[in-house]
Amino acid sequence: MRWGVEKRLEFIEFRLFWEGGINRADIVDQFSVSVPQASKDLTLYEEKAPGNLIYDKSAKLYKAADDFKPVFMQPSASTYLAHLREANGGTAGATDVWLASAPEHDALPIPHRRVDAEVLRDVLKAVRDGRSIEVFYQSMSAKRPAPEWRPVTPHALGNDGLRWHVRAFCHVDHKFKDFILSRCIKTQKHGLPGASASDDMLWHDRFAVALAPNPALSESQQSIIAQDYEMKNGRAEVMVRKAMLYYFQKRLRLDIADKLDNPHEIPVVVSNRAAFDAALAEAMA
Amino acid sequence: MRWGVEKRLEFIEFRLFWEGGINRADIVDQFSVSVPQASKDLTLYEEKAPGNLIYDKSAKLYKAADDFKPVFMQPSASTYLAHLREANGGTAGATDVWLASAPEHDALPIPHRRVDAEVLRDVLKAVRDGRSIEVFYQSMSAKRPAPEWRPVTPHALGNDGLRWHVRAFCHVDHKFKDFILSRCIKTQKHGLPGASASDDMLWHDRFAVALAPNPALSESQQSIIAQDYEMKNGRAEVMVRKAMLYYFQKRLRLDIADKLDNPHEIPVVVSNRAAFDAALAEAMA
DNA sequence: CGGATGAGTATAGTTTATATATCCATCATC
DNA sequence: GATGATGGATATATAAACTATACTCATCCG
Repeated sequence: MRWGVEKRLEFIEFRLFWEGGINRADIVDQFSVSVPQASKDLTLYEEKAPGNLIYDKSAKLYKAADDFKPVFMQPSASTYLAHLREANGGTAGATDVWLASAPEHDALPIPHRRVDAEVLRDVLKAVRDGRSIEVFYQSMSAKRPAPEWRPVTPHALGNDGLRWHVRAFCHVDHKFKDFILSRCIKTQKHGLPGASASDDMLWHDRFAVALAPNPALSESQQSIIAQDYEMKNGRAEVMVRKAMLYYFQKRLRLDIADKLDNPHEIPVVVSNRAAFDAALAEAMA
Repeated sequence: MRWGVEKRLEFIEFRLFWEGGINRADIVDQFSVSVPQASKDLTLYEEKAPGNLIYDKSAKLYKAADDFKPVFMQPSASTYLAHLREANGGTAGATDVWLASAPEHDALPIPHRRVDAEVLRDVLKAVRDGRSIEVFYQSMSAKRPAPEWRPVTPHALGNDGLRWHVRAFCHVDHKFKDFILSRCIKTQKHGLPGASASDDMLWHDRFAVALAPNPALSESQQSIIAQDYEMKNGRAEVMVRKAMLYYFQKRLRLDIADKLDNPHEIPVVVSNRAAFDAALAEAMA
């Protein structure tokens, strides 16, 4: 079966499962095929997945049968939610949006400056080639009030939950640091690398963060949390790169959970706090 | 031009722009076409986008020309980064991954329980049909230590940055609330709605959060932040649903920025704090 | 009871793709 | 400097996919 046909069958199945129905017009709109072709696709789908399709003459819609069994995709909530985000304008163009009757939805607005495509492309090239690149970077440190050209040797990208950064060896400070992508204004001149990716120990080393239910919660609540995080003996371990530990703490509000937040808002706390703090201190040095 | 052909040309362009090169094998692998067809596609691409393609005989690779001008896609960093996330196993299956030589990368691990696809499907059905549904929900409140069946009338989905929830009218508490999707264990029985979507004022009303650079930052840093957020007169406005205000505050650490964090980690603060707190109090009532 | 809508199907013709084969250039290796 | 491996271009014949057009049928709405 050709790739395009397979995609259309997958689309039919997606719509059946998530939106409860599909008709020819949907296929025509999504793939720009002719109306008879859409008919054929539906017939073909019925052949390949017998019994999944029921035509509701009154609603003029093909509906999923009660014993619907997907064969062209694995239904996954996160896939659907990714489409939803896409429909919301989240990433614009990574996927074709397959939703017709999307529910009303909203994601938290995260204000920030765009990442420049040309900049990202040049940085990626430097990573691929194992070379250095000069970045016109707007630092937040007090020492560097204006953007400056900095030679760096990038080797990886990281996402802290709010934004993407490049992990790179800084030729000025002679160590590996994170550079927020949206603060990279422009790039120039590739050159010789200042360090090898394998030298970035904080990136490669991971620390096992032990999470436990917040002890400020009631007994029963703690057991719920333990289920939620699939804990064993009241503990869950999450491996986090040392270079990411700081963000991990901030994002999950692990640093202030016990002090400021209402306990039921902070489900988990770090149970190996001493080791965690030591690892964090090492990463921040 | 047929949909499949168009997609392949788009793919060629994507690879040219983001990965610097492409060859026939890439097309064959991605779309399961024959080798001659891949040749034809490249010829066709050269026809449609003259001058973009340069064959490097030594590298055995088609490369992007220096004056490469995309015609089948708009290069966008967020699109690339979305593919990267996908490659990382983030959303599994929403998009075809188009990356071959992805850089090393990592996102912050967010531990949580999966959302059940069947549950989400049933909830979506209730939203579409404007009906209620019973959810076996594991609350975190001390009053409800065990999961309980609750009739709710859902009307929208929300994402707080860490997880998705359903916005729904709770038939037990007689008000609109957020139900974390991963805490919905199972569903049953659709029924009559308890309220209309339009009654959910906190969802529909938005509050204009005024953001200003953190005053603890130096003059020059503040002006950088102002650029970053595209502020006018040192202020940026972000419209946030009242039902989302609480998450907004937590996620951006606006509540503790001035107290606990190093100022250079918290770029912005709320400048209409009194109104913000009032709106928040209203939303939490 | 029309009329509109959406589905199914048949025909003929076009486009797209396959399989197979042949040829060519580059490069690494001996 | 011959050899083989790799990747690309092209030709031919055939098959599959798809379009355009046309006609039929069923259901629902006013």
